[in-house]
Amino acid sequence: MPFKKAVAKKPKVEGVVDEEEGKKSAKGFPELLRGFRDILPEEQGRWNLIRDTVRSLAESYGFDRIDLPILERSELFLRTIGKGTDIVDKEMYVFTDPSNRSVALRPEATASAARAYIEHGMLDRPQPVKMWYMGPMFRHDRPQAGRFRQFYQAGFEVFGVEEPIIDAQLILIGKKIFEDLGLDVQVQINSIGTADCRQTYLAELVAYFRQFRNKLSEDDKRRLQKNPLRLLDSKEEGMAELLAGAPQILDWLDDKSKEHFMKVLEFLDEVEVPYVLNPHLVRGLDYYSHTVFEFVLAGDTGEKAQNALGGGGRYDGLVQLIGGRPTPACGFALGVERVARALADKGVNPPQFPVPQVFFAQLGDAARRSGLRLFEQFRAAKIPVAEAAGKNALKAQLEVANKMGVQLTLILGQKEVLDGTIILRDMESGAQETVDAKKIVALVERKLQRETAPPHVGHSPISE
RNA sequence: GCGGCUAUGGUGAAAAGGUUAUCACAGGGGUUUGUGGUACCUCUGUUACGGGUUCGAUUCCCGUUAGCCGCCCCA
Repeated sequence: MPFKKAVAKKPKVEGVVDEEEGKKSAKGFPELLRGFRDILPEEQGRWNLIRDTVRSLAESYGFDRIDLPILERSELFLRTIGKGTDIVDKEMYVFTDPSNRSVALRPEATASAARAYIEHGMLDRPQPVKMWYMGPMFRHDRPQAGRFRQFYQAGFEVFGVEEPIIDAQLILIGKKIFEDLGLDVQVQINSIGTADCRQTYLAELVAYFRQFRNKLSEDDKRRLQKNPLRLLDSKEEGMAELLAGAPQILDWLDDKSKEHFMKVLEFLDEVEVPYVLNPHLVRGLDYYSHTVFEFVLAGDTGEKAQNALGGGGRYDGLVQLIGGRPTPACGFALGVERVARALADKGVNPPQFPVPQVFFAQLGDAARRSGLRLFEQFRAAKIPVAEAAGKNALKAQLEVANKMGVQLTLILGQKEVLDGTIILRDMESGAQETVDAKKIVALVERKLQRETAPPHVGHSPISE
């Protein structure tokens, strides 16, 4: 009974309710879990756009797709993300599986990518190894707009290159993705150096804030104890002044780190990616070193929550941390829901697939049968055709056609099947003509082109 | 995890401590047999869930759940 242990560990209310009411929620049926959501058909157009954009850029920059498991040993994340972090300490879905192993739903994928890199001996492949992924992540955080317990990330990781050019190229790719999506993002960048110089800096920072201890809020006092780096992006009252006088991490970087960072910035200048130096930018995962960056949605509400659409950085120590040979690496990830929301706010709402301009209406079984064949012909010609299977009355079918806003409707009845003809109706004018069924595909093709072609008369790649 | 706001049909809204809870839109079915964009009829809610106050609550109170906002944190 391995499950008993897990249940006993978490005597949460949900568990009790589940047992008593047979997994029913307040509504009387097993509804969505909090913080989880369905990505509905009407959102899929935007998601497709994001998926396609990410994929196409990944491919053009030579990244290979990798799919990583959703469940990993808890150990992987404890070691990499860090025990002191919120992600690990309070947001991870950890449980004991039926084989009595401690497993976790992945809160992010970089650790898995590094694990895969080691496990499949990718260090013996030509370096760098460049991979991208897209999939769900899980964090038991408090849900809010743009923040979910299951959310999707699209990520890019590069292993095996120390050169700062990779940092810059990754930032460039991220920037391009947003550009292609028509989103205006600001690149914020900082360097947190190596673990060593960070240590020295942290001591300095703590010493500085200790003098003002009585001025700090409870939250900030806690940060001072637990995670002093976080003081840098504290939004507490009065912190702005204190921060202005605080030591800056850039001044404490060793020469090598400094040089690395300068080069990243130079490369960014070279490819004309504007950036904002944000000395207060720190990231919540332990494994970062040197360059850290975020893509922040530009626009009116600069301080609005959840406006970071993506982020990443260098993690030279990660591979070694989980037991591989020391391997430099760098990467970033995008929050797909946040990107989708930004697109929605802009009114970007593409259809999930090309909207059919042709509707097929049939009357009777014979028509239905030959309609099946006709449908295939149109599919082969790559002309999407809509229909209303299940509606019998022509009137009802035309109603549907009208609602869909198609240009043309094909009407096939008993009589037409016998004659080998079909009626072609122009929905705008209502004009109808009876034509040879054999020529219908070509005819429709021509009619549709006349409606949509004019803009590009020049050299079409299809014209040959 | 902490604090605050909210919760009415698929969607957006309206209403009042008291008989059948309005309206618009969307959707399903129909107005008899082969023609749409304008009509008509009809259906779709135990007013989130549970409890309390009351003669009576959907309206007041409490709890739960969920969403949103702020914090924590992050994508």
